[in-house]
Amino acid sequence: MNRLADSTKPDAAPNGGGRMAGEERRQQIVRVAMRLFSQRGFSGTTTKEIAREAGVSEAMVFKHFATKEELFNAILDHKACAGDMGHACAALAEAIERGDDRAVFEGLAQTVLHFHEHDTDFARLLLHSALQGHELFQMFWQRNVRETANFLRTYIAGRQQAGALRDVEPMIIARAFVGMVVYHSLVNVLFDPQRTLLDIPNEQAAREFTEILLHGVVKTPAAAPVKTKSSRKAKTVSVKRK
Amino acid sequence: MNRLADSTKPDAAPNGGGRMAGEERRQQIVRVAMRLFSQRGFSGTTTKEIAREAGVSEAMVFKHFATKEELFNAILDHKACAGDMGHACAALAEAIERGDDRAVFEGLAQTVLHFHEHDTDFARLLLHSALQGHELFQMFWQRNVRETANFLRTYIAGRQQAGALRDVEPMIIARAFVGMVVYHSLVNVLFDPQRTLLDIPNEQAAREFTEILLHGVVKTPAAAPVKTKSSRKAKTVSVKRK
DNA sequence: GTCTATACACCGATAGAC
DNA sequence: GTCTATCGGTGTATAGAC
Repeated sequence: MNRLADSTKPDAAPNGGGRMAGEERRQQIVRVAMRLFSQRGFSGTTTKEIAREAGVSEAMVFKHFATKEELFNAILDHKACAGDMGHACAALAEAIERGDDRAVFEGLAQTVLHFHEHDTDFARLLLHSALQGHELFQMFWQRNVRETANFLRTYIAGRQQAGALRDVEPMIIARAFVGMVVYHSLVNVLFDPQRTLLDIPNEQAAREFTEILLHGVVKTPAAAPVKTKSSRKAKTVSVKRK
Repeated sequence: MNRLADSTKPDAAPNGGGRMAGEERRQQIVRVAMRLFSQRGFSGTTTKEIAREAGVSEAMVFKHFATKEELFNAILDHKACAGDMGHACAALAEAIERGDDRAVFEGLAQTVLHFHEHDTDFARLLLHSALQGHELFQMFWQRNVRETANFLRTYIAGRQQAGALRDVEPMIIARAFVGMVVYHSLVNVLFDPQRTLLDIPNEQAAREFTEILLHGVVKTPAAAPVKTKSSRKAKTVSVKRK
């Protein structure tokens, strides 16, 4: 499935063989195509545009990719593997072990927000493919979103049995939290990129969303002092509002 | 802006004049076009398809709408006005007056979820237009989402001054809640229509999300009994999980 | 390996008959 | 009002020269 050997490095240097110009050119076409597809959609982008922006003739595009669809698949295929959530959850292992709910949720939010912020093109492309019912979106859903949701459900269920969390269907809690985070990204990269409503750094967003999920917004004097470790005071938030 | 008189009735009967066939035909074209656009996108849909599905010749489409773009605009134009959030907030006036936070948030969630569930095509169309940066999405954003967000901010700020809610930036609270609701709809209509992860009725979703927003998920024995009026017990949730 | 030139189909839009 | 026929333009994909 993963045709490109090193999907993490953006511009791989010629490591072994000599005919690297072809592969390099191929990757450049993929990059350009991803940008254009993410902006105008699949049907809205012409192979002519892709060729021109990549600085090659249109025939070159069809040398590397037999059809336009194959080019599209190469992009999703390439990125779907790179964006794996597995190692992200692994990075949270220590917090999970401690049962530090705040660190777990906040860390997860950080990861997702960071991913969306630094790979806007791919996020938009995912939406496009979801809308057109592309099969490779299903793959991404199964492999990343579903996996993350199930991880969260398991973690939450464990914490409920430990008596730390209220007895609500774990999947609903997971969806509520993922919803806050994903919608926030959606607004930032798609709905309101100019931040006419609200502009807050990712770190603060992750912190506040976690706080809301864990303790809600109702002022209950008894609940406030229940902080796990570091006594965070999210009082004077730095928010730029227009 | 609102060219169609009665936007609520799906198939209006000839009420007064005699030349209703034209207007009726026009509305039918709009309906078909909306369905196809929402499924395949703007560039992905051909005028030929629209004509065929509507049971007319392609030329007829261009009689009613000079260009394909004009047809697209007519849809968004038509629906953007229909989906106004103003009256929805008005329906919550009584709950707002009482400061019944639970009723306010739950009612708002109900409205949004119901809207998305019964107008899936339009929801998808909105995403399409947002992705392609169509100017009429901006209109929808300004007129509906922004308005709703500002209403929520005002309400939350008022409740904070009344000492009922914690002192968090109101816009963040609003976004967190809208995020839960909108993401839930997004999953239902777009990401996972088969409900492979979670399938809960709108009423329950609205209730649980409100509960989470207000009280969080941490088990604090002191916070649990703080119920406003009706003592709801959301213990045995009916969730179908696969 | 890269380009120019082109085949072929389709799409949006129009003209004009009925 | 509705249709058939068709035009100009564009899109994907290919052939063949360099």
